[in-house]
Amino acid sequence: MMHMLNLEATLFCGQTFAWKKNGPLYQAVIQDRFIQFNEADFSELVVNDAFLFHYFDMDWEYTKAESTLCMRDEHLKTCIERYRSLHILNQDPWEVLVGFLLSQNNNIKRIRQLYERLSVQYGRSSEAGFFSLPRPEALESVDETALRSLGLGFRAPYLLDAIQQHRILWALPALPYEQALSALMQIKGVGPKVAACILLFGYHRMEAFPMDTWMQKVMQDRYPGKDSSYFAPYAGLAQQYLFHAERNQGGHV
DNA sequence: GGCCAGGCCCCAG
DNA sequence: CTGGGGCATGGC
Repeated sequence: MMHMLNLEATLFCGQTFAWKKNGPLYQAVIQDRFIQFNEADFSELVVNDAFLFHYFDMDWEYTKAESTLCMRDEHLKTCIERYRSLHILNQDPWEVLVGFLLSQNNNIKRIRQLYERLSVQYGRSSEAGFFSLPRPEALESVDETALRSLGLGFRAPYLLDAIQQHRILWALPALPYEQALSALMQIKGVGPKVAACILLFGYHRMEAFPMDTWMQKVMQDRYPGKDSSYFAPYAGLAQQYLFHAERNQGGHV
């Protein structure tokens, strides 16, 4: 019996900006592959497709992690029970880097828009009007004016620097967490929060604990004096539950 | 029509 | 190293 997955929470908790819900259909282009399915077909889809099995992280220890975190405190337990089986996707690091460069001082609706505009403008046409996010190689000759005209604003030079320095991503799997963080922060526009997102969503580093405005409020209100080590060794998963719950209902039951 | 958005850069102390 | 202003753009 395979561990089930909470599709709504997993795809729309803000870890990815690629997915759309079109009636009963979940749709996205992931690394040049157009993916589309009904919720009812999900289980069969992932067991027969190694790429998607990995992407949806079907073989990680969610049962153990959830039960461990549920014992930490009541609030976290409530969040987990509300959104149970939220998975941390195994995303392509470049796609995560771009998404979260666009995310700063921005709202989720507009992050998705910018992500899609980049795909339509520079990515490859796939199916059903969907486009893949362009690889860094496809963006080498893009200039700041072009990116600003898409609406990136002050983030345009950040993306330009990321395009130039994208090879930093290759070295990260071998690095200890703190070194991986500082390597990422050499990219302009990548600070502690964005770097943590890249390590969590692009490299499945469970130590990562992205601290944005929502999480600062959660930590201040619910966990004064504590830090991410309180949730070890599953800080990243705890962060997603706390963040998602806080954004959806202000954290209240 | 202001306020604000999954932050970060940059510069002052 | 800590703190706060400024930042492009548009959703609400």
